[in-house]
Amino acid sequence: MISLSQSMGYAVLALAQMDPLGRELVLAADVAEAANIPKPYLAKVLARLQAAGIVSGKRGQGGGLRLTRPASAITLIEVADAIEGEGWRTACLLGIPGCSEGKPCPMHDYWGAARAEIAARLQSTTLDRVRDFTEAGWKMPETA
Amino acid sequence: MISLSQSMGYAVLALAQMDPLGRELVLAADVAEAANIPKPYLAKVLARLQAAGIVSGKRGQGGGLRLTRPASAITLIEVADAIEGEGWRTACLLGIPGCSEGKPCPMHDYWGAARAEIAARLQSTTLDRVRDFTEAGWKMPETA
DNA sequence: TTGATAGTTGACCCACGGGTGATCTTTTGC
DNA sequence: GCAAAAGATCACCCGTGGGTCAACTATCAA
Repeated sequence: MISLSQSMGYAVLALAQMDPLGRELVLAADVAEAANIPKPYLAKVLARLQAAGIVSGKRGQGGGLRLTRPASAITLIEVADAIEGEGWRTACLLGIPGCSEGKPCPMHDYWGAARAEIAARLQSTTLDRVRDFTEAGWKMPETA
Repeated sequence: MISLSQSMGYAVLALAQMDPLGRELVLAADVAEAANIPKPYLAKVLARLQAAGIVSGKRGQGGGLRLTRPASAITLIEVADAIEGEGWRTACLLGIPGCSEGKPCPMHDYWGAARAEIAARLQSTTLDRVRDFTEAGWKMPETA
């Protein structure tokens, strides 16, 4: 399919709903409702984001979620690593197992360069940039 | 994962094993053995390639498989369409369902251009180009 | 201290890609 | 025609990603 997983999309939209300065706590339920993400599944995504140290949760009454760093200091490539796990950056375009420097597929060199450029783009895109889009009213479609 | 499916890889390697002029018949068993692809699964891949009109099979004794056109006239993007099905070319990079022209994600415009370039590359890469690599002894790894 | 709040964890389901084996059908050679 | 060859088709298994529910735990307020 040539794309990141749907969980990645959930993560990005969820993070964009949180306080960009990482000060105020927001409810997971509010995040789920605002971004139109299934609440139980959001919990799974949040677990991975917490394991990666991107968000932290405070439980109990008055609790909630917050970014551990300002949104301007969190890049999409960090989120991708947290959600997809390491290794998504080295996948062969043609899906050929065993494709490597030693045994390159016909697309290997081209794809290596193209992949690096995509990674650079994700690296230079921060969460507050994503907010510019979500604030305009981004929501998961009803028929997700 | 940002890659095409493993079936795509199988398809490419399998097609590269066939007669580039589309004249001589080759056995599916030989293709599977040469490219180190599981025979039963290869049958599934071949079915999709046949449905797309890329290869044709002749059964019975003395039968086999052949390309319907010369390898120089078959592009990787055709193979991708046959294996992945239509729609892989429009997938959102971030995996956000509902991402479209009307509701673009933060990567939408960039990804649209990058995707087009990838497609162009697949379009301009023909099967005989793939053969230059496989003839050097390309095989699926033993521990596939 | 009790109860409501809110995040965390685990078990469980379904769909799909990858993988395998058995069976069917067509074609040829004897 | 009969049997072997060889591709086509079907049913089934497994692991993973997406999705859901229920139980658990930490926290605060009354």
